Amino acid sequence: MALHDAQLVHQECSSCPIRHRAVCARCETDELERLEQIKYYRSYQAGQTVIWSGDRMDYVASVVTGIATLTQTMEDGRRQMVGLLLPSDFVGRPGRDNAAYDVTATTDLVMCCFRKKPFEDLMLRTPHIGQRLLEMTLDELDAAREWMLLLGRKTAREKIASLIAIIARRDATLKLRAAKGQITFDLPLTREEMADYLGLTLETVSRQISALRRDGVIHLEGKRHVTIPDFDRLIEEAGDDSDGGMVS
Amino acid sequence: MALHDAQLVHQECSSCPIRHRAVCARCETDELERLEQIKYYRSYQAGQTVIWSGDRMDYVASVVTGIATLTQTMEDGRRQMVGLLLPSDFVGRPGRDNAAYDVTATTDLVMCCFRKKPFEDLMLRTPHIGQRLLEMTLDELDAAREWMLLLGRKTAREKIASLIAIIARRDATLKLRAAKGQITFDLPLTREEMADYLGLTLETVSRQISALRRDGVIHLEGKRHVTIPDFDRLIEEAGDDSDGGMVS
DNA sequence: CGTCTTATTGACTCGTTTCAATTCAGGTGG
DNA sequence: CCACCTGAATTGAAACGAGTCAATAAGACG
Repeated sequence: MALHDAQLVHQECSSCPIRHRAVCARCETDELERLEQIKYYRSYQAGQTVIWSGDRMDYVASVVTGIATLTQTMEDGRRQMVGLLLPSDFVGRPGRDNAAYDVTATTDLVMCCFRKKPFEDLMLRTPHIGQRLLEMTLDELDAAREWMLLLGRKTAREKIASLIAIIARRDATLKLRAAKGQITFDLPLTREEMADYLGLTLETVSRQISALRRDGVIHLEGKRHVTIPDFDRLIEEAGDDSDGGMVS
Repeated sequence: MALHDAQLVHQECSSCPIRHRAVCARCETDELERLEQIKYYRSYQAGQTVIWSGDRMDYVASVVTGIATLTQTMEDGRRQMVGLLLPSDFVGRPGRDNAAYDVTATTDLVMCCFRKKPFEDLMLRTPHIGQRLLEMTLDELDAAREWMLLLGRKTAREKIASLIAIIARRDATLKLRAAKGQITFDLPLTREEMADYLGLTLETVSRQISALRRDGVIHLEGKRHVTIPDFDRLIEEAGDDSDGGMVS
């Protein structure tokens, strides 16, 4: 409610929560200053569409707080999520004028935006930005390939277990805790969004969550709050080899 | 047979068939000379494994001629292809020591290899390499996301139609012909490899190819040679919006 | 001409989807 | 404070698409 208009937030890069993970992570203080000059913030409330696929997009951005999704839609309405953006993740593509996917805020969202042209210019003069962006893009490509295995070959039950494990890990990373022992967190997605992530229907998602709960793999309080009594058991249900994509 | 040992092929970068599409595409002649000093060629015959997931990989490479695949395998043997590498595509990840996927030559294959350490050093001194690699990685990420839509939401028939359209387009790009009107090419993949690409079984692939042939969407001579009488019809069957990922 | 691999086809099974009916939780206003 | 309303989630029953298992066919090769 308080954030439905843009540009209400502002802060210094030096105290930014994503300072050391985002596209600016490798920048020296002088490079940061130049970025600081061209940046501005935008806020969206949960549920708002940030941009539609095909729309002109004259900026790129980092997610500062909150969660956003990238989705593709077919003419008949079938939807597939193709990206889940957490704090520090990058949105948009330098050198591209139009958005390739729908971007939606699933929680209240704050983004740190850079107008595309100045950002591209700065990239040419500041190798550290391009280097970090390459690293992040390669990470995303790895994640996408893990996701392809899930979509192409896993059963509904394994898909759900995998998603819960992914969220648990990311949550642990953000909170800087190890993803072992008793773990507790909130699902940031509705059943329908999970279905879009997993290539399932929301009914199947609901059924499989119920099944995992019945089997004691997860505990649920309300619809969103999850506790995982045994993380290894969850990983086993996900069908992953145990390392689980903890890419160095 | 003639190519089962490495280093049998060698040529100058200036006359290289992938000179203007690979990681080296943006390099000036002096930059190219430095690359030339650290490169070497490797050849594999069709069916050979280039590298196993998890193996140490002390080089990165470009595909010069032939086709390779990236696949992931679960413990119980389920396989999902996660990359289809054509001439000019890049293999390996700077900054990573072990292969993340199985790499297999599906046709006879020639790769232009760079030992990882010297390549990384050169990358730091040569922004053009990193810039091109970023561009290529972003393209791959887009392709992966298109692929995710296919895996998550398309029917078996749509998957087959999509794959044939993708191959037709790539074939047209390599031959520098427009992908319109009467199109003819060979499928570079076996039914099983197509199944691994599409998240299907080989039986379903076979059935759907037969169905598309019965319905006149494609013509088949032998098992591999395909003719497409009406490309728009094929695209329609693929369920894509007509632009079909011809991303600028 | 047999052998081996690759591909096709059929019959049946099973997992996920579809369609429909409740249930649940949160917020609003009487 | 409770009744009501709304959107989200759960659950059930039936339909359907893709998988499984098995038999046969078609090439490729020695």
